[in-house]
Amino acid sequence: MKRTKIKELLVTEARGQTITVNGWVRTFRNNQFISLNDGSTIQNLQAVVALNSVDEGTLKRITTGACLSVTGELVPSPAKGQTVEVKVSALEIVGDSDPEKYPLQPKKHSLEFLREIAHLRGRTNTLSAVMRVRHAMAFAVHKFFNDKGFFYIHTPVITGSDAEGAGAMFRVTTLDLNNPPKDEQGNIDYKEDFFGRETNLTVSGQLEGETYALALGDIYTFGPTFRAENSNTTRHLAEFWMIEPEMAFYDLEDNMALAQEFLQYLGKYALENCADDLQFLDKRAQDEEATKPQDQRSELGLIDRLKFITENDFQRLSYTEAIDILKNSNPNKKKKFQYLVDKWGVDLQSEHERYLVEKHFKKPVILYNYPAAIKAFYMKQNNETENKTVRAMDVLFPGIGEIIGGSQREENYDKLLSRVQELGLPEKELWWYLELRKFGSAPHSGFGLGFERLIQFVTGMTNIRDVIPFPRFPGNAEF
RNA sequence: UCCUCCUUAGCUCAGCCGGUUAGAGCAUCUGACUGUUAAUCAGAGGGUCCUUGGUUCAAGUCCAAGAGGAGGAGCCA
Repeated sequence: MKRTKIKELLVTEARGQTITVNGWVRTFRNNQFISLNDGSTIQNLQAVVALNSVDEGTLKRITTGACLSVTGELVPSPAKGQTVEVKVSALEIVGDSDPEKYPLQPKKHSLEFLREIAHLRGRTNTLSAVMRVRHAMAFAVHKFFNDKGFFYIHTPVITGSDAEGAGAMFRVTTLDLNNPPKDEQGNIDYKEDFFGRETNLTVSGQLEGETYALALGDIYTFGPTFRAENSNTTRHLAEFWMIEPEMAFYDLEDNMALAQEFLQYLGKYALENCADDLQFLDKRAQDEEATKPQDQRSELGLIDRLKFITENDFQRLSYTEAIDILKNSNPNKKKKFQYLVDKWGVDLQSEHERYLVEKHFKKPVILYNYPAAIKAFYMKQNNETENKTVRAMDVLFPGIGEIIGGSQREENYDKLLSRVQELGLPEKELWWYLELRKFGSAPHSGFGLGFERLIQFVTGMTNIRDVIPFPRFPGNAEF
């Protein structure tokens, strides 16, 4: 008999119809009640085994983690805790699970422990909820852009340019590392390598994305991104997914407006489509918060926080205004900041961004017009005589920090070229990128959204390693 | 990479000032129980105290190095 998913059964009228459910045992209570989960929803379905209806041997094999196929009548449940349940008429053990060895127990596990069993942690309430939300957010990303007439562009994963300046890269090679071919000077001869040149995994699809923005108008990328940084934090991964829209004829204002609309859309989509998972995660986060000291707890719960960002404008603030606020802030005056803000031009530290977002404005902040010296070469230069700035913007979220980084791009050939030369970037490798500014150049803008950071915000998970199925970070590529 | 903290049963953790046979809760196993909700009740088994070296009459406990983990910082998304 064809199986029905639990998610579907829970909204079906129970009138004794025969159904089949396949799933994994969460607990088996009182020799009678099987709590079955099939991953389609966070809710379990209760399967009731009548006395002597299943032989002793099979009954013994209904253990935590075992996979079952259950057939029976779907009936309203007489007890509290669930609206419907299945009266088992046939039960098949699809896959046994030795309870002495199965690591997941019907109890709360630490996230640290679950990371060590990443192949099984998807069977927990927390990780399954996170992954369902992750899926919904990925889908919503495509829906948002598709509805707006953006085109999804697949930019290359293997890239020849080492010019993005977005961080250290992973080398891609087929050369024998124990015995690489050498040229006459004794250096490794990459002409012999697969692509006839040095290649790496991409750190950003932006430069390639720009080429198609200046062809199709509005585009976005959504793909894996790799950074070989030795980062050991709760918000960095070596392999992560990034969304990078790029829009022709958008200036910085348009860019900031799109970033806000996008994030608010995603928040709203989660609230509307992931209600039961979010409810579970909200409660989970609350329990977590309760273990923290009073002054470190956040004022809003997960769902309230999501509602808050979807209903309120983000605070827009120029770098120069931010410096003024920080200079005159209490922690700066009382020297509570580890890095004191003393002059225009300094890079903002995490503690400064957190002060602005979490203490001063208490809402998401979009910082824009940064000093040119601390930003990337491709950002459009403002026309100032002193305090040179570029049209960059960062969206800062509470708890996460920078969730989006973007800018209006420099579309003037001469200005871009002089920046490339100033910074000593490989002009030869960037020929195609520069050429965009030679042939029908246009103002354009874009930004990058760290997908996992978005998932962190939406699910309330504090460690980025818990919002991706198999996290990659320094010293760890297990599974 | 830097700073701080942690590593004791399958999991989460206690273990005092260095002192005899290392504990608890949950899980597991055995038994009971047919309307339970991380079921409950009774009983049982379960330990390389992360590794190596040192101090000491004596080390889970003190010291050093290493390994692994967590949080914070930097790099950023």
